[in-house]
Amino acid sequence: MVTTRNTRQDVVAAAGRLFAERGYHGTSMRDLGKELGLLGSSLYSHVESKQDLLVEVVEEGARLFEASANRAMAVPARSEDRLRALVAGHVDVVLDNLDVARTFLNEARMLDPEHRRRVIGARDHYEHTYRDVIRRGVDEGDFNEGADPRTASIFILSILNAIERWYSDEGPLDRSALVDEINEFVVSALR
Amino acid sequence: MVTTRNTRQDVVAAAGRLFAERGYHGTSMRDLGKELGLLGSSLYSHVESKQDLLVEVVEEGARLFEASANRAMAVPARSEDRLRALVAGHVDVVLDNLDVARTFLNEARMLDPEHRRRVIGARDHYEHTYRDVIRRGVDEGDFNEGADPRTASIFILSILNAIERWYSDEGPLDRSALVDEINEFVVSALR
DNA sequence: CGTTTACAAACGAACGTTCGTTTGCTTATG
DNA sequence: CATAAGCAAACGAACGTTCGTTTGTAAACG
Repeated sequence: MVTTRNTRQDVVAAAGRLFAERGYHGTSMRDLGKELGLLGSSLYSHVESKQDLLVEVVEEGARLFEASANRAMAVPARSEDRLRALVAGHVDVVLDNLDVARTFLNEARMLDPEHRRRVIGARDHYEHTYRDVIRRGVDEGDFNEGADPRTASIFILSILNAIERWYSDEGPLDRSALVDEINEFVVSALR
Repeated sequence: MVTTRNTRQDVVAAAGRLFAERGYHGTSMRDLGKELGLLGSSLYSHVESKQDLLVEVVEEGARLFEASANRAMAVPARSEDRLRALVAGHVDVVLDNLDVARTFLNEARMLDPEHRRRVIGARDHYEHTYRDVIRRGVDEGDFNEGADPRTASIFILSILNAIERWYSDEGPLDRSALVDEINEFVVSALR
């Protein structure tokens, strides 16, 4: 028997899992306890409140996406390749952290107003990275002049953020094929 | 004072509004009553259960999208114009029925398994309409041979289904400009 | 025409259950 | 042995729903 005690990280991870699956309001502290083999009340040894758990999961999501964008922008490259790197990074974040990403995308609106504002700010900042890359690509002649950077970035992120709703590892598309399909679609749309 | 009595339709409409705003599990029957100037208990004069309300709203969404697709396909046209009509119809359904569309898109997974299966079936059928139009467009040479109808239709629907998350009437884009932006993006991606 | 009958809509109280959370005690681990 | 983790029990509030009753209006009838 090697059953270890639970850590705060375990609780946060389980919360991400259930929030992603059933939604924040669809998950009770007792559900969450059961997931870890605990009573609901025992979670309060690790965490201050249920809302606290949501904050933790959503902010982890925000950090992951921001870090991914920074990595993609750190390498010198032309705009088209920057965009391709942004897309590949986004797909990695979503597929490597499905529960966190789903909670970030679907449950952030359940946050109290203050934290929600912060998350929306982070989301806007992330979107602006896409926007800037597209604008530069248009200026440099990589992309079509008719492309509006704002709507184009929204469309690209719409495709990326929907992945969690349909993609399965067991489907006909592996991860790199998925990235390629998205990038071909997006780059042809902009070119 | 011309305060009319509430009808079942009023209750369903208010439910759509609150389910869209706060989610199914984030809306209580008392919240819903307050929205109509009623007690929560009074809703049971109109409706059998809370789940019943969700079923009604979501199935209305399914009907609206299916009817829209049927209208777009009824007119003889080449594939590219069919696709443009599908997109325009989808945008109309979302913007003319924001609450229903949002509930359909985000809360359908809260349905009991039986109703959920039905809705997923309707969704699959709707997606296949897009897929078929794209495949025909490829066959007829309107669209690029490299375009995979399955992923392309998913990407297009990802863009369309995200509209409710960001679009505002008061933004810089009116409805027909939105439709044009999406259609240009999508058609260039496929061409 | 006035009165009774019928009915749908809403009320207000209460049902049993579940919610998030708190408290005090016990157990196990470092 | 000190401390962090977990249990058991309980809290008050909120949940979805049911109940018996009241209200206003519309239909049926003498």
